[in-house]
Formats: sequence, structure tokens, C-alpha cells
Amino acid sequence: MQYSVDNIKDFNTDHIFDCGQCFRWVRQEDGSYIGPAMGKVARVSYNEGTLTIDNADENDFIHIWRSYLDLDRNYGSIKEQLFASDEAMKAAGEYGYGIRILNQDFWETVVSFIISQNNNIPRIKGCIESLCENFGEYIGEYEGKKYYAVPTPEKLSSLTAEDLAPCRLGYRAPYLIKMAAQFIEKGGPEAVRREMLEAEDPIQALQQFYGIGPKVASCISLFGLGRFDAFPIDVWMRRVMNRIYGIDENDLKTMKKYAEEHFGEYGGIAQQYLFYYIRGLDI
DNA sequence: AGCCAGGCCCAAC
DNA sequence: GTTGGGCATGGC
Repeated sequence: MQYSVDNIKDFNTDHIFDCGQCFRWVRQEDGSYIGPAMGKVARVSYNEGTLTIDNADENDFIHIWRSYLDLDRNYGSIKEQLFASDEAMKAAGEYGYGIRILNQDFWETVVSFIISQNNNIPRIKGCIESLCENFGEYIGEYEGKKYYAVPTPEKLSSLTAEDLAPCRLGYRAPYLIKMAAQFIEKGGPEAVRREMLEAEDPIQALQQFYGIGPKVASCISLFGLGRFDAFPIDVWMRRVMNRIYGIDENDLKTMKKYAEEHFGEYGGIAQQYLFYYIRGLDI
């Protein structure tokens, strides 16, 4: 089965699934993407305003995909605000015009972005894929391929670094194991998620967990908690902030301040435009 | 071949 | 509170 909706603007599958916010969606020949999310597997395709989700019914669309794909947000007006007095941001936002911030599963973002640290994107994808296939729960089969969820905290905390060796996580393996145990101690992902949603400063609070520092916490806040004001700064962001705003590459404080003052509640969206822009330009 | 990647931990200031 | 070395792996 499949479900379609019309009049979807500011949407581009390459921009959304290849802008570094997620690691499990795979591009198909026709430009659609297939991937697992929120316990389902689907194919997302887009053509001239029509969004089609295959392997989903209306119920799935309403309860999962509409929010996962952030369809209820008006990116057009957000772009207007961001572009108003910022030519560089305008160029970046026009380059990645179809980016939308996916509202991803909290636990998945925690695991994914711990793995992402000091790592490159192709390799991150491989690590997560291997982790899920080896230790994740079966989700379902789609077009001949079986899909598995990100392993639960219970599963991860029961493993040793040697168990995880096939996943090639390097020094991140012990981070995952210990972090998973900490999550269990705090009542599991849903309990932690609720606590972080109510936290005054989730980016600070998330750093109590082993393997989560400022950058990973910012990504989790943005992609897993819906904190669109979060502004993750990695080497790419330092690079682009230097190139287009002239801020010293080592001056993270000024970068954060710039984001707060200029992008405000939409810092995370601005960050994705910039991130996708600098990586695409390859300069 | 060597530098680099969506950084963090930990010890030493 | 800040700074710097060490870190596992493989993409390019």
C-alpha cells in the first residue's frame, strides 16, 4: 500500500536524507529513499509537490510520517525570516531549499550521534547498519531486505566491547555500553526523554551520560528532542562560519552567540542549511 | 601514505 | 574552567 499527499512545498529527498541528520535512509535510482524509522520501513518519494510514502497507510501517515517528516512546519516563512538580512544564509538556504528537520526517535539519535563522533559519514552509516543487523530487533522486510531497529539499552548494556568488535566502533563501543547502562538506571529512553524535554538546558543535562559531550548533545537535542534552537558545531560548521561570517575557526563562543542572535529559535534549521551547503560545495 | 572525520575522556593545569 | 594528548577505524 501507499499514501500520497499533495501541495507539499520546501521538500527534497536528497536534501532531507543526505544532509547529515540521519544515517539509515538509502537513496534509490529514482531519487526516492528507503529506510527504517519509528519501527516501520518505508519508501519516500517526491515529485512536483506530491509526497508519496510506500509501505504506509493513512494511519501510518497521520501518526508517524507526518511528524517524522516535519510536514506541519512552514519552512517557507522560516526561510524568509532567516534570509531577511543575511545574504550568505540565503545562498545556503537556496542551495538546500528542501531540507526538513526529521523528528527522529530519541534513543536512535543518542546511539547514532555517539557513533558519529570523530568519524566520517559513510563510515557512521556502516557502523549503525552493522550494529542494528547484529543486535537490533527485527522490524520487517521490504523489497527483499530485512530491517532491524537500533538495539535497546538492555541489549547494548549486556554486551562487551569484544561482542561489538564486528561493528568496528573503535573506542566508541565502551561509550555505548556504559551509556546504555546509565539509561536503564534512569528508567529507560522514554523516561530520560521526558526528563530532557522538561530540562531547562537539555544540552547540558545530556552530558551526564558517558560519551555525550557538547556537540553530540546538541545533535540529540535538535534531532531527537525537537529543540530547533540547538546549533551543533562540528569541524564543518567551524569551517563555514569562518568562510562566510569571518569568525575565527576556534572561537565557538562567538559562533554560538552569532547563531542565538541571528537565527534564534530556528538555529538548528539554519545550521542544517549551512552544514549541507559547505559539504556540498566541497571548498 | 598520510590526513582527516558531525568529539569525548581524563589528567594536568 | 580551560587545555592538550590519546583514542579506533577506515574514507579519501
